[in-house]
Formats: sequence, structure tokens, C-alpha cells
Amino acid sequence: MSANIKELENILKMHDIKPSHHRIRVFQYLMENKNHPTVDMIYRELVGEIPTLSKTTLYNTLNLFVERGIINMLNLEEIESRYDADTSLHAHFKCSHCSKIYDIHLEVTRLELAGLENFEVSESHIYFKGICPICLKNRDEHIN
Amino acid sequence: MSANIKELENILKMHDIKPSHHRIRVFQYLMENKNHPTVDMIYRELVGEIPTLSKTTLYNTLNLFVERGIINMLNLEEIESRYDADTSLHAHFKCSHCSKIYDIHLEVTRLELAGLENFEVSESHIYFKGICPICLKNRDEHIN
DNA sequence: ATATTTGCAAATAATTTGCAGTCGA
DNA sequence: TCGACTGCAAATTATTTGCAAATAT
Repeated sequence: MSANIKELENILKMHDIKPSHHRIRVFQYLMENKNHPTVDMIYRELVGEIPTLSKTTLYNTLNLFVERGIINMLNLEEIESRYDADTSLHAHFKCSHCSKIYDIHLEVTRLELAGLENFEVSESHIYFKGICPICLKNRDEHIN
Repeated sequence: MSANIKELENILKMHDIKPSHHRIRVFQYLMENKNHPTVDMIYRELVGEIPTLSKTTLYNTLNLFVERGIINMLNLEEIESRYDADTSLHAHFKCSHCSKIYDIHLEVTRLELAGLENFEVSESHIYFKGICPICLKNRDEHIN
């Protein structure tokens, strides 16, 4: 079901990124895992199959991908950036209880924002924090 | 024009914050400077008149204020949190060129977001990056 | 008198950088 | 071969923490 290696390679090439093995593998991981992983999560997942992988390379790779616009970087928490290969406009919700990050798809076709007409917008970030439905349900059951 | 010390003290007290001199002064600074300062900016501004002020105290104070809900913390950049004493819902725009942060007031009374109905939202963050009107204008003039 | 606040110095941790070795075309 | 990619180790930097001194009520 996942995009094959050749397709991934082409996406990289189209964005002026030489498709090295490490880069392809990192990109593939991000395409297959849309769970907004941190650098450390990606590292721990991939170092098993690429024992020589270093954090430095991972940082280099992710920074390059962000620069070239094929992934987005999220800063939902004070520390530890997260990465998202879904570059379409959508919001995020981080549950303060279970820490899970949800994708929230925007209903509005455009955000009606006063005062933004004369700005050239290159990035839009919308995120929320609170308690997710699952944790809310668990809490209610605990009370009853 | 600025709120007097007594008023600021009362706001602190109302939020269970003992109004020490440092705290009052930091809060006053944030109320009078709505330019989303970093910890370092606040420190450099205040250490002149409060020579004994330490970064530790500043961190303690700001964390306490955020916890008690009288200021918001923004994470528009990967590093360096910024602080905002305007706790009403509004968006931010960070200019990639001049680094200035603008307040963008929302036109919509509510954000129509599909799939958020069952979430309990405690924080909303909306921010944009791009080029601000002033930098756009300067760029155009430079081209002509 | 006693609890709270403050501040120095050290610890922590995410990310970047310098540089040398390695790999692929 | 040559330039790009990789990775170790060290540097950087925002923030937190331990603990002792200062302060206020």
C-alpha cells in the first residue's frame, strides 16, 4: 500500500534532494508514519535496520526536507520538534493527558482573518491543547 | 496610561500569586510591552533597574504566570519561547525577514473546525510565517 | 520565627558545528 | 577521482534544578 521506493526517489529528486539511502529511508518512514514523530522517535525506529545511522544525519536530513518543503516541522511543545509528511493545511490537537497528537481537518475553506490581506503568508500553523475524547471518556467512567 | 501598581498587584493576588517586587515589575513590563518578548529580552530590559535580577527568578516568575493563566507562552520559533500578556484569542504573524511579530485579530467569531466537537480545548494557537507588508514594500522599492 | 522568594552554579537536553572518514557516480 | 554524504565528538544554548542566602510577614 505504501509508495514504492522509486516514487519516493522521484519526489526527492523533484525537490533537488539527492536520494541517498538514508534520505529515502527517512522519507519513507515519515510517509508511512503520520504520527508526528520526534527526532528521537525516528532515530530509535530506524537505528535497528540502519545501525550506522547518526542523530547528526537525521537532523541534516530533516532540516533539508523542511527547507525543500516536502515535510513540515511542528512545535507543539516547548522542546522537541515533531515532523509531519502531510503538508496540506490542517490543524493539530495535542492531548495534555495521553500526549497523542491528532490531525484536525479544517472545515473552512479559508480562514477569514482580518488584517492579513497585506501579508505574504508562507506557513500556517494551528494547534490546540486540551483533553481528547478517549481520555475524556476514561475520566467520566472513572468518576461514575 | 499604564495600569498602576495597585491594579497589577490585585490581578496577581486574584490569581493566587504573592505580589513580590520582582513579580510586579515583570508583570508590569509584560503589560506595557506587548511585543512578545523572549526571556532574554525581558532580562536585559529589567536587569538595569533591578541589578540583582537573575534568569532563574525570571523563569520561575514566567512559569508561574503561565500556570496561573495571566500570560500566554508562544512557541513561534523552534527555540526561545515568547510571552504575551494579551490572553484573548488572536493569531500571530512572524515576519521571516524582519523577525517582527504581529498580532492578527480574528475576524471569525468561531473557527469552524470539523472533528473538534468531542475534544475539550484548553489552549488555541494560531500563527503564520511569511513576509510582512513593510518588508514586502521595501523589497518592491528595491526592485524598481 | 518561619515560610516564601531569590539567585548562583551546576545539570540537562535538543540541536548545531567542525572536521575527518566514507561512499557513490 | 571528486564532491557530496555521513557521523563522531565537542560546542552551543534555552531551560531546569539543588541548595543556600535573603526577604517578608
